[in-house]
Parts: sequence; structure tokens; C-alpha cells
Amino acid sequence: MARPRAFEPEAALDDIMQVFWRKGYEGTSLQDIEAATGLNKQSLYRLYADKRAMYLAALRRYDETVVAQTAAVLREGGDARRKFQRLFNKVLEEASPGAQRWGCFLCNASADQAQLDPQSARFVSAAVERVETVFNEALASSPPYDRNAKARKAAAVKLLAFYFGLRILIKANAPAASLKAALRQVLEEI
Amino acid sequence: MARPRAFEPEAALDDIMQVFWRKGYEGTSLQDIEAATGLNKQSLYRLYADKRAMYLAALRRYDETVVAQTAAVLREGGDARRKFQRLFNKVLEEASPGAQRWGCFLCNASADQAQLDPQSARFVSAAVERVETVFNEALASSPPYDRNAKARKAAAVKLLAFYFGLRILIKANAPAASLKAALRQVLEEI
DNA sequence: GTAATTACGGACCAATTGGTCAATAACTAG
DNA sequence: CTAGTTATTGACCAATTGGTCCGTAATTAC
Repeated sequence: MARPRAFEPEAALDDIMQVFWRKGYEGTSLQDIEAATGLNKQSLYRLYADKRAMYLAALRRYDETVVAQTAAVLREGGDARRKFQRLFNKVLEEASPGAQRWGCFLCNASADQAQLDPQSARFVSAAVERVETVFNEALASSPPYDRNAKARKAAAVKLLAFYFGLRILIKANAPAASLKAALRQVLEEI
Repeated sequence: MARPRAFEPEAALDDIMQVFWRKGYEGTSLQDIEAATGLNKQSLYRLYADKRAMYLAALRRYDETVVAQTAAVLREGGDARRKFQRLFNKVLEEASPGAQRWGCFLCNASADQAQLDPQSARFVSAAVERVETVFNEALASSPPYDRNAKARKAAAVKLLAFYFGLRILIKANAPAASLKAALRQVLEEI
């Protein structure tokens, strides 16, 4: 009865996510979104009520794809130290000279929107909490954390802070060698 | 010969800094700046060439005041562990329920402008480097770092990452108790 | 065929953006 | 006083903002 959609809404959302990720909420105009998706306003506004809805959807998409991949790396296998070694090595790829430094969308959103938009703030807060849980689970398999929930939680938060800080430092163009040396210390302490 | 200025340019810059700090570059309009400073456009544009110049001046001001205060805390005295204890306890004040969570302006700027404005990016990068130096100097007095420059540098970067990560987590409304527990672990490792 | 839905392009909207200009008033040094 | 600088006000600018609406073409089910 009806003409079917000529595009993939999920692919469009990926494009929207990337634009907001790179340029932030206020820094992204509807024109930018049109250009990124290849769609025009009408098609966009049939998918989302307004720009804010697009942003929140982008955040959700980031959580479901990028964050989920990060979590998957931690679940792959090995003891705690090896798991985090994999994770952080992956993070450090962004520190190589040629790489694009988009940073962490959750950090960006926290700086960008958390102050102004309670809904974004709540989402970021919840997403960070979820990552903490994943970190916690990654530690749970290895001693001494398997028997000490309190130490495990503290270590998870410590690693979480180090993780986000690392991403900030990468975006601030800190030299990869320094970061690697610091990382080695952190991994030894696990 | 001339009518003297009726306002303090430094006080105005403090106001400008606070607005950009809270709302970011794109999120701050000229109207916001007028309201924050109590000045009008003409007075503002006699002080600064354009909005971008105001933002860069705000960044510089943040470095000269807030970052400098942070550095001062580290220089006050005691061994390395006590120095960082003072610093991080101060940071954790922002995590208390009633506190305003502005976060770290350098982190915000990194998420906000580093991608789009090379000048901001360079300033943030240099400022972070300076903080690393301060961290390094704070470690230099205590063993084993006093004799091992390599370990000292690695520890400085590690603490730097933890520091920025902590500020991100605070802005993401992580519970203060978790952060305190993680902090305790980190301080023990110094 | 018709009806229904989707896509596209462009016109259009009021509001706001960063930024400029002119006029006037206030103040000080000489 | 005069000359020179500064502050304030408001008008004004083109451009862009997020968002809406309309007309038309495309594609499907019936």
C-alpha cells in the first residue's frame, strides 16, 4: 500500500551519531546532519521529533554499538590483567599519530550537554554506571578480587577513572609513549 | 585626558571564563556573555576582537587561576602521597551532593573545541603538559621517584589520567563513596 | 486504474546568531 | 573651557538557526 523506505534508519543514525560525536550538540547544525546522512529535513523529522531527540538517539546508539564493543573486549577471556590489557591497547590505538581523535562520546556529552540537558545527563550517568559494572565483572574472575567485593569495586572505579582520563589525554595529544608507560604501571597493579 | 574604565577587565574575564566553562563555546551566546559580565557588546568588542578571542582568553584565565591554584596545592609541602591526598580531596569536594558540577574546563574545551579549533587544541595540549610537569615535580621529592625519572614520569601520567578521569566521573554523577574508595587505592600505590 | 505512503526539493518562517555603526553621555588631563 | 577617550544604548546588518509546509515524483497494495 505504501512506498517503502529507501534508506536504512540505522545507517542514518550511525551518521547522526558520528556528527554529534565529532562536533557536539550546539556545534552540529541541521545542515550538518543532512549532509552526514544524505537525507533532508523532512525525512529526518519523520524519524525524530526534533534535534534533541536526534542527539539522544545518537547517544543511545553510541552506547549500543561502541560501548558494547568495548564491553565485548573485556568479556573475551583471560584473567583480569589480560582483559584490561586488551582494552587499553585498543584505546591506545587512537593515540597513534595518524589516528582521528574523536575522544569518548560519553565524555564529550558530559562536557557538552550534561550541564544543560537533564535527560542527556541522566543517560550519560547511567551509561557510565553500566561500564563500571562491566569493569567490575571483568575483575570478578581473578584473585584477589574474586573474594573481595569491596576491593573489586574500588579497583573497578579506579580503572574506570584511568580509562576516561586516558581518553582525555589522548584527545589532548599526549604522546603515546608516555601513556604506554603509565598504562604498564596500572596493569601491574591489577 | 580620558575617561577611565568603569569596570575591571580581569573581573569581566572571570565572568567570561565562567560562562564558557559552564556552557561551552557554541552553547554560549554573546547575550550570555553580556549578561554574565554586565557589559555590552561594544565594551566587550573593545577588549576582544571576536568571540573566539574571548574563549581563548577564558582558557588562558582558567589556566592562570584555577589550574595555578591546583598546582599550588601540590607544592604546599609533605611527601608525595600527602600532596596528592590534598589535591584529590579537594577535587572530591565537587562530588558532594549539593556542589555544582562544572567539571574541568580543560576537559570541556577538549571535548568542545579541540576538534574544530586548532588554537584551542594547542592551548589545551600545552596546559595539560604543564599539569603533568607539576605532577612530576610533586613526585620528585619522594622515594622511589626521586631516583628514578622514568618511573616518576610514568606515575605522573598515571595520576594525571586518574585525575582527569575522576573529574569526568564526578560530572557524570558517580557516587562520592565509590570515588573515595578508588582514591584510597590510588594513594596507597604512590 | 486508485489510494496510500514515502521521498525529495525548495520555499518559507520567526528567532537568534556574531558583529558593526552611529549618537550620546560621562569623565579626565591639560 | 576644550580635546580626547570611554561607556552605554539601541538600531541595524547579513547569515544561520531549528522547524514547518507545500507540491511533486516514486512506489506499493488493492
